[in-house]
Amino acid sequence: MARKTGSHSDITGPKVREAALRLFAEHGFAAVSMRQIAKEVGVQAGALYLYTPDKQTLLFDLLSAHMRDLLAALRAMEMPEHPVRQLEVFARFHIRFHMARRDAVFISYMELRNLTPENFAKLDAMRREYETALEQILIAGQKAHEFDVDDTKLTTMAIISMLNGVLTWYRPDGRLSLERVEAIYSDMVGKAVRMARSKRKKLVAE
Amino acid sequence: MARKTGSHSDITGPKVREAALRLFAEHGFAAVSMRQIAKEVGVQAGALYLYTPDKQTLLFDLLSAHMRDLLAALRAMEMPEHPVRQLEVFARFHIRFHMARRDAVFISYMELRNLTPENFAKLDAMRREYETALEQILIAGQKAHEFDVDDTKLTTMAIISMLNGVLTWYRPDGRLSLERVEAIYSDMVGKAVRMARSKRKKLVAE
DNA sequence: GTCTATAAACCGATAGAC
DNA sequence: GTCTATCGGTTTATAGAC
Repeated sequence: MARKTGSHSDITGPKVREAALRLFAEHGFAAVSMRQIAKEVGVQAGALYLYTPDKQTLLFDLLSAHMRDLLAALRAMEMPEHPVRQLEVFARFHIRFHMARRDAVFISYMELRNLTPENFAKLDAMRREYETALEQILIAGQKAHEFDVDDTKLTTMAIISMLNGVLTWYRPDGRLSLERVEAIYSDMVGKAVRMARSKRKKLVAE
Repeated sequence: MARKTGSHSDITGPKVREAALRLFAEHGFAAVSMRQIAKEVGVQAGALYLYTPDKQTLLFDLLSAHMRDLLAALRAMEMPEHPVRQLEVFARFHIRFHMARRDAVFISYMELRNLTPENFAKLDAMRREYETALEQILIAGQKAHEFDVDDTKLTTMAIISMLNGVLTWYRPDGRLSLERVEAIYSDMVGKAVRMARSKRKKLVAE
């Protein structure tokens, strides 16, 4: 028989995760106590342990859910055929998706050291899967003589670092719209990897 | 009259700062206790307070010393005349200097929120001074029609983010030498901002 | 499902002996 | 300059009442 008045756990569970995400991002995992999270949710500290076995698992669940969503969103993206266009789409996707989840991204870069080795390994595998998607675009562009890239792995890291930088300085109420920031960044990324026209002519002629 | 057998403070002081730097970088400021630092140094916790009034000031001293050294090293750099060469020199300097002080850099990006507002403001001013040095190079290159940059402030941040990325993945025992990484990065940065030759010809002709 | 109460440990910082 | 001892407060996590 169904419960009469839906259990609170359907409401409190998400509230715990939201509060933890916000507080971890603001003050850091180690600096946030379970009591603070409980206060934000509106329950006593002991009640949190109905929703997570411990603080460390709570952190891992937040981070793995974030990475799961990121990979799902990437796979759901419609990718154009041409590598030059693919790179532009990827850059814009990366900025847009990550800006919408600043807290989770911030924690993902700051609190990895607070994970157990096993939990770290799981997240690291997901991160590598995401990076590989970008590297594949670079490799495709390289083969098509569209990109001039010394080292695809290094360039992958360089592009992602550059795009992530947006998170540290962009303010929605600032001078530039996000649309304009996306445009400038995807343009810069393109220029950084594209092959000079003269060099391309020579290569194609061979 | 001079002391007979140099005070221990000449040795213990630096040891405290070294231990704190290492531990803060490894576990995070909030996660490291004064007792842990003391153990690493080989003294009791109480003795640490001979070298710092409190934990927060210890953090600030580490970070401000780092920024002071960075600005001094930048000012001591010999800068070529041509903006294109200046940008290359800056990129290489940034990677080399920061790679040699990974712990301090790491803490500088992670633990700013653990500073008092006053201490944060001081460090932020130093950071802005460093960034301005890069922006000036971009502005000079823009005036000389060497660079094609949409927004010098945004581009400054993008370049620094990209260069900082090296710290998160580079391993000295890895596939690439630091010299080679410097070369590839400074090349990529150059391509990202340089004006297309065709566009430059047109502009100069006007 | 949530509460109160509590265990066991740890925290930053200080006082006073040596 | 360093030690031991300690204060007053915090922490994570659990036990048991409701």
